[in-house]
Amino acid sequence: MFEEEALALQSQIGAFVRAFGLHQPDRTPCGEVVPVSEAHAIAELASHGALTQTELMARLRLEKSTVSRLVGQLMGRGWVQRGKRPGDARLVWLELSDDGRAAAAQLAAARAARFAALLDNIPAQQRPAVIDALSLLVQAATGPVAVSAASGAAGHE
Amino acid sequence: MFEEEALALQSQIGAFVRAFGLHQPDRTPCGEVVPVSEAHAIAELASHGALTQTELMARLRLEKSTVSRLVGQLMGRGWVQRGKRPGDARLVWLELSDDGRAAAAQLAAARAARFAALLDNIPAQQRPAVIDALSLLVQAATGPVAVSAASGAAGHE
DNA sequence: CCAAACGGTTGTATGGTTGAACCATGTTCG
DNA sequence: CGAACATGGTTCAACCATACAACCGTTTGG
Repeated sequence: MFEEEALALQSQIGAFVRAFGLHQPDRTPCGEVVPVSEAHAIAELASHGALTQTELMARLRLEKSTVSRLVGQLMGRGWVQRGKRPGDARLVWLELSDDGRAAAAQLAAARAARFAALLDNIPAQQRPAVIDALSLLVQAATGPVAVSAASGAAGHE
Repeated sequence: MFEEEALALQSQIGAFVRAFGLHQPDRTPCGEVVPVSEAHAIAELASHGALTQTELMARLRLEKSTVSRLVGQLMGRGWVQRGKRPGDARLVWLELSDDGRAAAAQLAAARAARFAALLDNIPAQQRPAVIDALSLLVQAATGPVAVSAASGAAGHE
């Protein structure tokens, strides 16, 4: 019934992903020296505050081993500190350092600039509609669909 | 002026990418055995017909070395044939095999199913608006912004 | 008290992307 | 015409991203 719409949507998103340069994991077009995953991670830590590694894992939708390594890299940059919480000795408590916070802010600014440039190419009248649409899409993806997809429903990327 | 909108948009897209599972290059949630890049490539070949490797490179926004290896993998699967065109002996002419066409069709169906599930989570009235918004976004990304970003304007992923 | 569950770490394998060096083929121009 | 240059591809080395499995220390529950 909605097959045509679905087809259109998938090709749109595919096109957007490629056009926007959502490949090249290491390369940062704006000259920022931060790999994509690390950027996601510190953005999450900056916006939410200190987190357990498992919580970060859930937020980034990654495996714990991946997160462990990722955090190691961030520590190497001096952006995050691994600590212990009194309650449970197993937990690793992640906290951004001042440098980490600064880096997160800088990245947020760079991203905002790029998205602002993107918005410049969209008629002003349409912008709120685009943002609303994105919101809907995110809600749809984070809702039941994400769960069923995670357990192996359909779709390949 | 649009900073708030830009901020909202960037976080929306980031959230969508993660929620939708646009990581894991190899893993295919629907059980399809096709890595993401290869899926993009055969989708492009299927939708556009035979292409030169350079043309495919432009469409996928990848480096020629990446495309070369990618095509090699597709050949290994027997999905694409490398040929020569009479005009210029340097060009590699790419054509999907029957198997490749079948694989592309199967992937398209799987993607359509997943996107249909996504659309199910969006009120029917909103769906056309969402698709239109995506269209605008893609146009904005494929236009001047993409160029300026590629030459180092802003944005980090 | 011991077994099962939980949170993390490390090892191994796969996949993706780039940039540089290189080769073969075309093109331009003195 | 032939030398310089441009173009399309390939190969190689380096790096990043992710998952799964095996393992260790801690906590919890019977």
